[in-house]
Amino acid sequence: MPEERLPLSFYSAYDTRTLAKKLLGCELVHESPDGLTSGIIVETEAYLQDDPACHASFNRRTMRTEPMFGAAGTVYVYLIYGMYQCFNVVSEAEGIGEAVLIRALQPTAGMELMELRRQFRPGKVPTLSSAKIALKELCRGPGKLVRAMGIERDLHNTTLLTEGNLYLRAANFEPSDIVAGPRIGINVGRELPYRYYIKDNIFVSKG
DNA sequence: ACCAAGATTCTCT
DNA sequence: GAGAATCTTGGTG
Repeated sequence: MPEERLPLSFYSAYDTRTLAKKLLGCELVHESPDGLTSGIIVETEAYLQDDPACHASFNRRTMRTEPMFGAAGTVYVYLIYGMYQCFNVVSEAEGIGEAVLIRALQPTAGMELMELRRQFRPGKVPTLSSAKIALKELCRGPGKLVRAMGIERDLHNTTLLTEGNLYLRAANFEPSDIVAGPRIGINVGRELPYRYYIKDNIFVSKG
């Protein structure tokens, strides 16, 4: 399949919450030196500028959040709990600090490489019980998919739009049933229904 | 300078 | 289901 990288017009066509839904069904591709991995996005969360759970809310510009104010299609990667990282797609025009968190993928290529990356992370000794990771567990959660896809912090503040080796492909199907509900793992702003996922898809992290 | 909390995951019990 | 691992960020003194 040829590279059909989604252009800026896709990312800038929608507000953040609509984009979070439109990203469902799209394929995230990473062509790394170790090999190609890809997966269909099945779960996302929107983070808005008037949303207390958003790192960049209330126009708070810091070193970390600066990329969120960049152009749509910018990559925002951050460290969470000191040991995992989360991958976000920046949305909206420059100057507006909003983004979409990618929470789960349905793997489509490079599953062997995904499993290797998950098993042999730094500081972790593989045990017999962890020797095998089920297909549906490879990218089931924001920290897991970042590891499986080989997304590192050097991709922070890069773009999905041009010559990078990380990009999105358009969905080749229309997700039939999209569910909206409260976001996972947050306290402030938990009542906002900004989490979206494909109903009954077994690769979704919860629910 | 110190401290608490956080968009998580893994390992037991 | 509870607890740990681990470090950046932001608030307070």
